[in-house]
This record gives sequence, C-alpha cells and structure tokens, in this order.
Amino acid sequence: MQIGALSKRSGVSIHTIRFYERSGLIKGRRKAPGERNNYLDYDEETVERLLLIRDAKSIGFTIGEIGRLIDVWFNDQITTPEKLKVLDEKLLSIEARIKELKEMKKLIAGFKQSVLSEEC
Amino acid sequence: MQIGALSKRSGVSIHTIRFYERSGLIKGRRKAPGERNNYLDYDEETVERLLLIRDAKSIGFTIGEIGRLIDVWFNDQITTPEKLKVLDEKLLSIEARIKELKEMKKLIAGFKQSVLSEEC
DNA sequence: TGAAAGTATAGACTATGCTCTACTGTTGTC
DNA sequence: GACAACAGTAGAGCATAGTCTATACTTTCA
Repeated sequence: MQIGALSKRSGVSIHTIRFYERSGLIKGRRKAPGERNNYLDYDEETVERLLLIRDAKSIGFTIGEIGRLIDVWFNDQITTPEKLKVLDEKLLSIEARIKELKEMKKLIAGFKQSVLSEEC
Repeated sequence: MQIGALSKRSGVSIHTIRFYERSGLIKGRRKAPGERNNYLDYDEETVERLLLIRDAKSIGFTIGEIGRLIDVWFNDQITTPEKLKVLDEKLLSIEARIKELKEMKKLIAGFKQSVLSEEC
C-alpha cells in the first residue's frame, strides 16, 4: 500500500510517517526498478509497526529508543528476559522521574510556607 | 559588577546569564554614556534574582513562566494570595504529570504481562 | 487533455534551555 | 607596545517530536 493508505490504516499522519521513516523506525520499499515513479510501498507489517510505535510512545519510550529497539523487538530477535529488562529499566526511569516531581512538590510546599511567613 | 563577577557570585555560567538576559529575566545597565566601553553592570539584586531563578527552576517553572513572573514577584507587585495561587497551579500541573507517569507504569505492567503470556 | 489528488524530497519552523562558536572590541599587566 | 583576559553581539547547534512549506513529479478521473 502507499503512504496515504498506510496513514489511514494506522491513524498516523503522513507527515509523521515520513518523520518515522527518516528516523529509521519504518521502511517502505520501491517497487520494481522498471517502474517509472518512485513511490514507496508499505506492507501489513508496517501498520503493526506503527501501532507498536504508538504503544511504545505511550509507555514513555522516545523515538530514539524505539529506533534502537524496534527491529530486534519486532523480529523477535530479543528474548523474553531481555524484553522484560528493557521494560523494567523504563519503569525505573519513570519512577525516578516521579520521585523528582514529588521533590518539587515538597519544595513548593516550603516555598508556600515562606511566602506566608513573609506576610507576617 | 561585571558579568564575570556576577557569574562567580551566583554560580551561573556567563553563557547562561547572557541567555537569561536575552530572555528578559535579568537586566544589566550600561554605565554613564561617556564611557567608552559598552560593558554591562549588574547590582546585588541581580545576584538574588539569579538565585530566585534557580529556585523557580527547581520548582518546575519554565524560563518563559519565570520571565513573565519575575518582575512582579521580585518587586512585590504581587500579593500573597496571588503568589500562593501561582504556586498552587504549578503544584496541580506537577500532580497531573505524576498521574500521567503512574498511568505509564500501569501500561508497562500490562505490557510485561503480555510479553510473558506470549512466551507460553 | 487538463485539473485535482497523491507522492517525493529537502529543508524550515515550533518550543525548551541552554551551550558554544566566531568575531570584534576593551582592559589590565608586563 | 604586546599579549592575555575579559566583554560584547550575532547566530549556530543540540535533543525532542513532530509539523509544515516549497517544489516537482505522477497518477487518476471526468
């Protein structure tokens, strides 16, 4: 299928698909060299890839991380324990971020106190 | 004082100070017009401003937000309730972000489950 | 046949917060 | 007077994730 159909199938905009292609997350291929045009052709797998990318993004993976992972992940060149490890690492980084944000909350609480005490 | 001294006093790099100046967070002034050079001069208040900026950043305020707030805040042209309101709004946005991250954690947990069940 | 719609490429632009470079001018020290 | 150290401006570059524009070519359809 061509990019327009891919966009409709996946719900990802054409612009974004092109951006992903440039980033190495997906790959269309040219039809036979005899063809006059240089339109790219995408297969069903690419639709699934785009859905996987969407999921990975919602989990907090960056495009860079997805780019490094997607081929091994998609082609099952990564074992289950390795997959779990990647997910656990992301989990840890999210938890670290939550910790930072909670620290900020504390700082704000302290700041509020000082604002109030200035008042007196 | 000149920018080098300001940098040492505040612990903020010269580059960053210039960036803050361009962003409107601080303001040096030229000496008397008779002076030949166009070096900028900073007062004690600017040191304090830089420390305030550091605090505001650690609380999660962006440079843009700080730019919009710092003058009124620093010159006490903002009332205590207004200050508290600004802090509370930031608190809410941080809590919202924490919520998002917790959502991600749930998604990852689900993903881990599916990885494990694929295995079987 | 001619216009509309689709496709490709390259590159600019957005927001965020710096960071650094290039280049020029000034000041202080030996 | 020479040279280092410091000051200034303008602008590029990094990372992130797109988004959009300009330009050009191809395909489709009436």
